[in-house]
Amino acid sequence: MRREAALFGFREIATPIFEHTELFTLRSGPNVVEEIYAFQDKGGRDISLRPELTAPAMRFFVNELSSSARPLKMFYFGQCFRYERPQSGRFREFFQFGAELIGDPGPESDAEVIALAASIMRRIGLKQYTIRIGHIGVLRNMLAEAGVGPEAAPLILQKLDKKEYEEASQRMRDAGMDDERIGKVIDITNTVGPVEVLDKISGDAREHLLGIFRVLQAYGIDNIQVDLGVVRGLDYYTGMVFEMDAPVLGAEKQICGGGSYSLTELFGGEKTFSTGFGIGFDRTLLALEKEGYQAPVHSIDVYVLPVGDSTRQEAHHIAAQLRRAGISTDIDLMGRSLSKSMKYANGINARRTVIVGDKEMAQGSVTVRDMVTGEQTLVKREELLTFLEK
RNA sequence: GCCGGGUUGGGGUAGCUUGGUUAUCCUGUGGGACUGUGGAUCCCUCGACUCGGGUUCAAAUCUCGGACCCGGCCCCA
Repeated sequence: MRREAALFGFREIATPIFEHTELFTLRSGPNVVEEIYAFQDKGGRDISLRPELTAPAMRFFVNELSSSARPLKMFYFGQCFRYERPQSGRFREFFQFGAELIGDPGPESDAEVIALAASIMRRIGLKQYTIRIGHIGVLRNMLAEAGVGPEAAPLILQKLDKKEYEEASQRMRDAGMDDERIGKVIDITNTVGPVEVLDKISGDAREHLLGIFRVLQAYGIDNIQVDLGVVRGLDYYTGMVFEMDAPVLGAEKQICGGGSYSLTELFGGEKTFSTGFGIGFDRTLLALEKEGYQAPVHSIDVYVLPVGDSTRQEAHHIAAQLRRAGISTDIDLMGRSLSKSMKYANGINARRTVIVGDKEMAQGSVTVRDMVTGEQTLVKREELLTFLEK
């Protein structure tokens, strides 16, 4: 994931494990405290273990990076904490990987971020996942045009997001909407499918989404759908929103969520449009496991194996030389017998062993054993590095 | 906040219903057989009943309470 983000020109940041509680209530509302590890420190300050990383990342941006060149592209990977009842795919401590692109609201920036999220999934080898893209502006505009005030809209959107249509309809009626308009809103919520379904709407949101799809096409990303029902709860989302699901996971199947938003003004900075995503790292791992993913076996290039006490010093010289040269090297530290050391070298998947014994030293040489083929070569001490680098 | 299941060496487990001698097996650790050659085999070693109360001559086993873990709801930035 890190490598892919770096390939896209994002740079890694790291922020503190805890922050002022206010940072999170500013972003997500006062009620989130119930679901946060929030407490007072010895100085009586209200602090919290971070429940997510977007707010810390944006705080970091406002505090330290607000005058850097735009767009600013950063990513992060770290643990987060939520005080919730754990269940499958939901832990009180979990890892989040995410990226934020700061300073441009255009469709190409949105597409860049989605392309990164999708490329990460491709890179790590996840086979089954879907991407759904929506636009908050579509429903917001419809509600605004129907005369729904800014205080009623968020609740309606929330109900629509959960597909609780009866409640949503009731609230829309309460806000003075007629049945025809309500029906239209619900119809839009259920608009799911390929790009062509965008023909059902018009305006800026449509153009914006079409712009995103054009770029994604260039990446060959095709497991992607329009879903105008993706609303993603909170107010600070300003436009495009997207989610990724891994169907193998069942109830907790969302592995990634993101969109464009504006938070900096809440944290004392200038209003800045950003777009980003967060990947539920643990869930993604679970999904990979369910698909039969085999983690790569750890191995090491060379295991240096002194025979007897007289050669230990030289063995350390060799290990130091190989390590300086960038060859991953391990060495016997316990003074074990040749046989035991071989067994150990086998256990740590050493590709080759360098046997440093009196016999070899007498000729100014060492023995290099290929642990896969079993082939052994007597190599002059001064030619060892070149031999191993081949 | 509600509900269900669970907790035995480092990992995986048997034993619990029907209380009773040294708590089973696999794996792992360290050593040896084997200070000059790994993956095998054999031997030795290390290492556990979640905590507290109760019942009992006797508790891993029955009982009550707590902690923690797993899972299902609620919620999910």
